[in-house]
Amino acid sequence: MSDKDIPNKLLVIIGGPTGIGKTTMSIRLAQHFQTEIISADSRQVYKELNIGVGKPSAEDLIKIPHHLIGHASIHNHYSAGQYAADALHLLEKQFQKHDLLFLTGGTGLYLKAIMQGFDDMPDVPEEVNTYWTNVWKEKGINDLLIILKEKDPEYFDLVDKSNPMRLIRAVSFIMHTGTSFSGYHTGKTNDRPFRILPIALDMPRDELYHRINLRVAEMINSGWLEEAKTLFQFRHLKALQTVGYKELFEVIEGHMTLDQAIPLIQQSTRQYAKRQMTWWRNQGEWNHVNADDFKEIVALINRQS
RNA sequence: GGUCGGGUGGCCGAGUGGCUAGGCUCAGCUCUGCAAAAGCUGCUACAGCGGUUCGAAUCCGCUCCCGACCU
Repeated sequence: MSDKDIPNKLLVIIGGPTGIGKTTMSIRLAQHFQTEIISADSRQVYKELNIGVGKPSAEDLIKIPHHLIGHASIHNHYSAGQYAADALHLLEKQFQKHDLLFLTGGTGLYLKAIMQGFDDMPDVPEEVNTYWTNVWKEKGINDLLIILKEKDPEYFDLVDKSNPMRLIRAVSFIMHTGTSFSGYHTGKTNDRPFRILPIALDMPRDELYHRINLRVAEMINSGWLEEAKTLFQFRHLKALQTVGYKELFEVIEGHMTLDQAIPLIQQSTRQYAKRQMTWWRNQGEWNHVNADDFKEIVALINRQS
């Protein structure tokens, strides 16, 4: 491979837990490098969800163009696979205009879908998934395990056997395609026509938790409950199984007061952030940088380009 | 001062002589297409001291603390 073959396009990923300041930092960086931002957030993709998912403000959106925010609806299925397709298509277009782009978000799987990619696999229709979900709801996990053990013993050994979602995915795939699920898993990282610089923002946990508490209170003051009221009728949709909305629906149903819900929302947000931190802690190849260290990030990027 | 309750892990809370209740928090972790989802693991406490007993969170005594009532 000669130098000529090395693509000169660079995708800088800004990851990190909720509330750490990814949006603000990304906007500063995008202004500095005169480029645009692509979001990697599984809840900001929905046009119906606003305050509670921490979308960038209207002013922010004027400053810097953002992509893959609000382009999907809670009424349609959206997935990491769909996201990867959307994002890769968009990146191809945007890299014609820019040498450098930012991919910012807290959804680990979405970032992984871009960085490593998924193996090429046949699509499984939603109805198939729904069918096996119902099997699980009615009969429990056992039928799924039996099928999996028989049809794909290799995956059976690997999978978390107490996680219904993973089992449903595998069984749906196997029964629909008639082939094994693990057979498609190559373990290879997809080739991308651009280089990737993954940066994870870090912050002492106490400080992050404090910021989260304040942020939740601000969201409530900005009318989050009113937003939740408009979505109440759709509360059973998967997209609304979301931190904060779940608790606000309880308030709307009269099961608790808003004052009781606020600490609970702060708590589930902290728990969510903790899960994200676990994810980043155990991912290799990420550059960990203090969340407010703009200069260090700029330096990292300049070293790459 | 007296009488009666009660003191269980960070929190809630069961347990009246022998087999680590349970839930929550917290912490650690997992996942190749619903991922802010869905799961997994860890945290052996009985206010203190003494006694009875093979064995006590559980029975007895004293001390301390909390609550209610009485004077």
